[in-house]
Amino acid sequence: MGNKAAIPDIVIGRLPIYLRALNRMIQENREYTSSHELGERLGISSAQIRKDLSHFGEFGKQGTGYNVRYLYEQLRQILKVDREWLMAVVGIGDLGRAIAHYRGFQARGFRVAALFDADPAKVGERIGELTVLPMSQLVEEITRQNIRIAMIAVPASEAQSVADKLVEAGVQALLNYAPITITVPPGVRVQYIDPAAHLQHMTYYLTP
Amino acid sequence: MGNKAAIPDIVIGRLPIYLRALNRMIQENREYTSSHELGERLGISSAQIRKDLSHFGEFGKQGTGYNVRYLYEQLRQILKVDREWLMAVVGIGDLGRAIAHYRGFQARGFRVAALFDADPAKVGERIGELTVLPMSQLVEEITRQNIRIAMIAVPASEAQSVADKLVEAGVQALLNYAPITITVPPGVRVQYIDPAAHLQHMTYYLTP
DNA sequence: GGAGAAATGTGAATAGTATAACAAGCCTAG
DNA sequence: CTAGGCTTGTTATACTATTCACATTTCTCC
Repeated sequence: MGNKAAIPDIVIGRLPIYLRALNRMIQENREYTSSHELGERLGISSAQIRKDLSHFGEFGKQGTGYNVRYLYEQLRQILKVDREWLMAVVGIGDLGRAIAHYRGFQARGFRVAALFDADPAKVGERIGELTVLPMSQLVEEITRQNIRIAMIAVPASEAQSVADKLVEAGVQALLNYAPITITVPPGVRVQYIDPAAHLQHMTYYLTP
Repeated sequence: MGNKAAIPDIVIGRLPIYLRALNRMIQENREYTSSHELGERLGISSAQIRKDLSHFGEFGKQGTGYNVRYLYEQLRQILKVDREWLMAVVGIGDLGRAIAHYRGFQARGFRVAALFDADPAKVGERIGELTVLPMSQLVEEITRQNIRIAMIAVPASEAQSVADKLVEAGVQALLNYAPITITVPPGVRVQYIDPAAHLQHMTYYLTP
C-alpha cells in the first residue's frame, strides 16, 4: 500500500479514466457510486477497479460504495493534478494552435504557458494570452517559468531534435504528437498521440 | 499462423508502430533491417518484435534480417491500409479543423471525406475540398459514400449521441477525441485520444 | 432490532504477455 | 569450399495482469 515503485504503470494509466468518469458523475450530482457502476460505464470489470484502487488505500465503504467527490479528490492527489502544471507547446501549425486554444486542460490540472515555433513568420503571433516565441528562446523561457511538461506538435523530422532541446531545458514529461518514436534520457517520460496509428489498429478488424 | 481470432489485440496495436518505423527507414533508403535495430529505435525488445511478426508469417531471413520495403508492404496488407479508407469528422471546432487540414492521413491509408457540425453558423463553411454539412445529413452522406470510420471531435456532452448517430449510419470504427468513454454495440470499435489523460499519467511520476 | 441486500478489499486461481535461449539457416571473407 | 558471425522463428520459462470468489462490513426496511 502506497509503495509507489510497486504500482504497475498500467494501473496508473487507468486512473485518469476513472477521474474522467468521476468528474462526469460530479456534474450529474451523483453522491455515491460503486465499482460495479463505474465499471459498467467504462467497460472495465468491477474487480479490476477495486483492485486498482486498493493499491493506494481504502476509499470505499462496504454496502455503500464510493463517495464520488472524495474518490475524485483522492485520485487527483495521487496523480498530482490537484494543482496546475505549466506546459510548453512546440510547433504552432494547425495542431499546435488547436492545442493552444483548447479549453479543456484547465479543469484537469494543466495550463499552456509558452508557445514556440521555428518559423520566423509565426514568431510574434499572439494566441490567446500568449505570444509565439522563437526556438532560440526555448531554454531560457522554459527555465524562467520552470515548465516541466511539453507537447511536441512539429513534423516527424523535427521531433527528435525538439525533444532533445526540451530535455536540455529541463522538461521531464513529453507528449509527442509527431508520428515517430523519440529517444530520451532516463527519468524523462514520453507519451504518444498518433491518430493514424489508432486508425490502423481499427482497420485490422474491419472487413474489406 | 494467420488464425486471426487468435492474435492478441495488443500485438495488433504495435503493428502501426512498426509500420511507422519502417516508413521512416524507407525514407532513409535503408534496404534491410533487423529485429534488433527496430527494437532499438522503438524501445521494444527484439524478441517481442520477432514474436509479434511470427503471428502473421515468416518475413525475415536468417543472417540478413528483414527487407524493409517488403515487411512494410506486408504489414500494410495485414492492417488493411494498402488502400484508402474514407473518414467522417464530426465537430468542426479548432480540433476538427486541425484534423480536416492534417496532411498526414493520406500516406497512411486514410482520407477525410465528410465534415459535420451541429452549429448552423459552421454549416456551409468550406475547408479544403469539403463543405461542412449539417447533422441532419449525416446518415445520408455517410451511407452515400460508404464511410466506415469516423472521428468524434465534439464536446464530451455530445459525444455519446453523436456516436449513436454514426453507428446508426453504419460506421464501424470510431476515434473519439472527447474525454468520455462511449458505449457502442458489439462489432463497432472505439479508440480514444485524450491528451489530458496522457498528461495525468505522466504527472504521477513527476516529483512535486 | 434483525434479516436481507449490497458492496468492499483481497488472497487464490487463471489468463495473458514478455523475455530468454537456442537450433537452424544465411551470408561474407578468405 | 568452409569457418565464423549474424539473425530468424520458436519453444520454454518467467513475469504481469485480470478475474474469481468470499469473508466482512454497511445500510435499509419492516
